[in-house]
Amino acid sequence: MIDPKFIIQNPDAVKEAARKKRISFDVDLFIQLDEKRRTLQTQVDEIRAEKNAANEKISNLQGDKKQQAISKMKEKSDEEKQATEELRQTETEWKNLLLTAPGQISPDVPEGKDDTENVELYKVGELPNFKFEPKSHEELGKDLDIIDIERGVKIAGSRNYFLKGDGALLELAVLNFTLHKLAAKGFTAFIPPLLVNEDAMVGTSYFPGGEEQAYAVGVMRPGEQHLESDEKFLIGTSEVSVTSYHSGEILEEKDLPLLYAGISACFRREAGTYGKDTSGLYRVHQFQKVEQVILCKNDLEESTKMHQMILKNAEEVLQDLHLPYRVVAVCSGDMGQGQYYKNDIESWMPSRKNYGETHSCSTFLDFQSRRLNMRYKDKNGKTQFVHTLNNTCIASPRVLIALLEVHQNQDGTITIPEVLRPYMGGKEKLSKGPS
RNA sequence: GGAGAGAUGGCUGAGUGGUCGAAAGCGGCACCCUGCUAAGGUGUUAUGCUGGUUAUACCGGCAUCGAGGGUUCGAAUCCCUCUCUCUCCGCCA
Repeated sequence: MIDPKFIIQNPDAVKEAARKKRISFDVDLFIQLDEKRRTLQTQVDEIRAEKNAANEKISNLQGDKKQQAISKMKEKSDEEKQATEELRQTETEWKNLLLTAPGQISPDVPEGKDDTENVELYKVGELPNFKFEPKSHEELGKDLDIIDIERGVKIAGSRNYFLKGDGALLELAVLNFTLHKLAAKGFTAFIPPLLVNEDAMVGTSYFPGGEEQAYAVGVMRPGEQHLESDEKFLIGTSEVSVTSYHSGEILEEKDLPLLYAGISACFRREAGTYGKDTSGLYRVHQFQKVEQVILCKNDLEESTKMHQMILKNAEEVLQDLHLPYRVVAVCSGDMGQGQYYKNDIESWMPSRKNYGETHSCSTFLDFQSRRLNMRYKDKNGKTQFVHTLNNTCIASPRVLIALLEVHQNQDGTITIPEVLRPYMGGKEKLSKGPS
């Protein structure tokens, strides 16, 4: 969330951010609520101050005088109860509204309505020029018996799949290679909880708003027809767990920036995407991802530097894998509520005859850290909210689409990029037969 | 799953209805003293909201002793619910 004072002091900037991001947020209503909240708070405080003063006297009184004073205070107490109730309601309303306020938006963000208006910044790598009719990853996966979508659907429903044999090994190779690369760059690797509580979802700003994209976990009681909620949620990205790692803590400036790399399975309901990307591994309910998470000091210059750094890390991985890609500036309408600036990396996917999103790099400023109450003591001893950033470093199986399709050969084999071979037992090619 | 114990400031740990935002110790910070210096002394040391004011200085009010409710004129202290931690038993990759 943003600083409530910022909304009061810069209503126009907030209105502008909401307009650009196509988020509905009633600034005027918020200001009204804030005034109401403060007035009520003052009232309650005054009543309490009166009571506190009187109570101090009561403890020294005796007999009748004491009884008189006590009965008088009874009335005050009722008065306080009423005022407190009203304050509580207003505060809840205020808080709920505040959670929906848009974060600040960088002046560098292109304005646009959705992902069709993202702006390409640059391209890297040469597109493959096949001398034969290239196959899609689905065909390749089937022919090589390394991807089994049919059986995935049979046992888990649509958008599910098995990776099998070399397919399974290849995914682990890609993840392993990436995680080791980040570790070598000073990142701390994390295997985080996949199930988190609601606070982590709200803290990273997936809730409120993203509830229907997350799987809620429940328990089935014997004899019951329905799940009973256990109030845990499956993460859609390790960003949720890893960014929340230091929630509620006060860090030291000398320890910043913290460079974290989470590796985890990710779960997404993909509600509202019926009919979109229905075939293959592009849009699935479960995938694995190595995610970079940065906590740095509250300084725009610093977080801009970090943004560039984690963007480059992801680009390096794609270059190592010899995959052509492009980097786009995500437009305002395609940005999340809390994101200040965002780049996507899109990898070339021959079967789509287009680039497809494989990475997403976001700077949040203090939007998440305010929700997570995650701060640090700066040089002057003042507590500040950290800045948070995150970027995909690799996400599979989506990246396998590019990997299999780009590196396929006429004979139906796949050339494994050199950097992955150590993680594949030295194998240079994927071909038919047992792995 | 069964039985029990517990949750207090950066840490350890007192505190069972009013003078407790909270003893004491440790740690941190500031200053002072001292030729036996990994010592001694003094002071200081939580956070949030809010008002005086436009301000990270100052002064005041309010809140916060795991969270949320309740009893009471008054709650760290009594009651209820929840969360978490620990011990024992059971189960278990």
